[in-house]
Amino acid sequence: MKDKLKKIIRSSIKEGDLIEEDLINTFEIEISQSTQSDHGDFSSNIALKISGKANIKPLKVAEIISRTIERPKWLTKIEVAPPGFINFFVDDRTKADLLTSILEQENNYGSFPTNSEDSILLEFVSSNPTGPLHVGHGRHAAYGDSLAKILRKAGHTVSCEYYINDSGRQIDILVLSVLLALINKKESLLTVPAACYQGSYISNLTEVIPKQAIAEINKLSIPGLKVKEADEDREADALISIIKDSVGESIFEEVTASVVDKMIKIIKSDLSSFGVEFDHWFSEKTMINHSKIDMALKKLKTKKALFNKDGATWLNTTAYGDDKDRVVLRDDGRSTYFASDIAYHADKKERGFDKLINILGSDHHGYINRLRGGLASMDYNPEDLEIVLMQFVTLYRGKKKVQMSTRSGEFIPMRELYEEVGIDAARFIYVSRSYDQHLDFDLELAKEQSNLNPVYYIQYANARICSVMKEIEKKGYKNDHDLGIKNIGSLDSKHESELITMLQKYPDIIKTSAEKESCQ
RNA sequence: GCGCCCGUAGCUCAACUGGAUAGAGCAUCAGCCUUCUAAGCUGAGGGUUUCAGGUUCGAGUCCUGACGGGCGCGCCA
Repeated sequence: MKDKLKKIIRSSIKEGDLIEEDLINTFEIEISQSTQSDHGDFSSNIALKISGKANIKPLKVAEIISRTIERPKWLTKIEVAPPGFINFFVDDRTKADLLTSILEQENNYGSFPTNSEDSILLEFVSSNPTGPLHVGHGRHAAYGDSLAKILRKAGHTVSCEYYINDSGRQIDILVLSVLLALINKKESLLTVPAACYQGSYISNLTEVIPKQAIAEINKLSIPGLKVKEADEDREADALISIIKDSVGESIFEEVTASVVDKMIKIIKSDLSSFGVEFDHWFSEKTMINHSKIDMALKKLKTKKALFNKDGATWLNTTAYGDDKDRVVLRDDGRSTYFASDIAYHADKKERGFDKLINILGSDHHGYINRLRGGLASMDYNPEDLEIVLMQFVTLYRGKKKVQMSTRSGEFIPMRELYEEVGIDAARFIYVSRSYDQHLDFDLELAKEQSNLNPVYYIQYANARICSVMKEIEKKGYKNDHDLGIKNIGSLDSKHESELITMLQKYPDIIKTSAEKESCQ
């Protein structure tokens, strides 16, 4: 209907000879659905837009358009309103016909034709497998999953991916934390460095350590593990290398594999019981094993994008708008997290995705230019990467704020949250606020099964409809679909008409949500 | 100190990317229960869009500054 309106407006502008013909196509004719009924069903601001070029007052332009316009019979009225809006009124019969079309399309109503030439890789959550997902990740999961559904409905091809950081120092520290927990299980002899992970999940992880590894660990001399270093980070690193040396690289690797494997299983199950499924889990370790990082660095080297300073190797990301150059190889030769990111994002493009969307926490805003710089330096268009910055979640229990800190293990896991308030309520609240706003998640409110909680309000509405249907049968009536379609024009009361208008907006909502990447 | 994000009704959120009188729900107030779920329906009040300037036919939306909140400024991830 909108397209038809655009067409007739365009030809009316031509007819009225308002502006030069070449100019007509430079204006996009906007048709909006009115929020107020006295503004009709649709309205256009085109007169305001072109009045400057036409050198005629907007109101006059609107009058000319409305006079010359070729009125289709489904429009009952065309009205001009100051300062120059043109309002269109659609007749009830046409509105009702929309219902027929919706019923025919069933679940496909609002779906846009799939555009296979426009594939999107949507990466979200991607939390390090060093601990269970907490309530903040829940927001990412709910938002990312919903966004994927909206984008697909809007005709995009979307693949959801989780990047697993299953390699590097943080993983070593995770393993160290688990091993220390194992040692301290017998008798608490060792003080655990502050850099280590804590929380009950760490001691649970000791159960997946292979038997022969446990035997090796038990042989370790406790006094040999008492290290004193300048800071907590060095302490942890020193312990890691002592343990690696004494139990052997292969045993350490074995423990790492089983601990990480278990952690990933936990994360996967936390997400899937929340209704969030990923199409692909991308392992950093696998990428390293395929020497993708080396290849990426080699490519950068041949492009002369790298330079040496203070013994380390840097990428000149400042050339792409970053505020600092970034290290890719440390002075000890190990690659940085950023180096993996470059290789990973280049890999995404190599796999043929047109657009990359990353959902990151708002604390990662410094990454935008860095990642784009990485892509650009690998000869990809930095504009292909879009980053959605998700603001933080603050948990409340009624008026009381729930304090959280990941490292110390004092956090509320995502699973605990949705098991307490229910999956539907949790997901609803997570996406109810737009991603660029802080979210105050009130556990008490989420659990409340009353009209304070929109989730149960919606469920109630559904329950009522079902009960009306049941009542129809009880009274001996039949739900006659064809007869309904025949008499669809009788749906002309105020409420009915408003409902139809609402339904009509659905495809537009899908479209704008997809464009704005908003889930509300 | 520098940089990024945010500030809309008492509360939770909208406002179609610059359009009409800033809208919904909850809460408050006033009416509505012999028929299907009153967990409902009908209506009313509630706003200097944090503040001060600017840009233009028009600003919650864009620009500048202030105030308030969140986050970031590692050879951490």
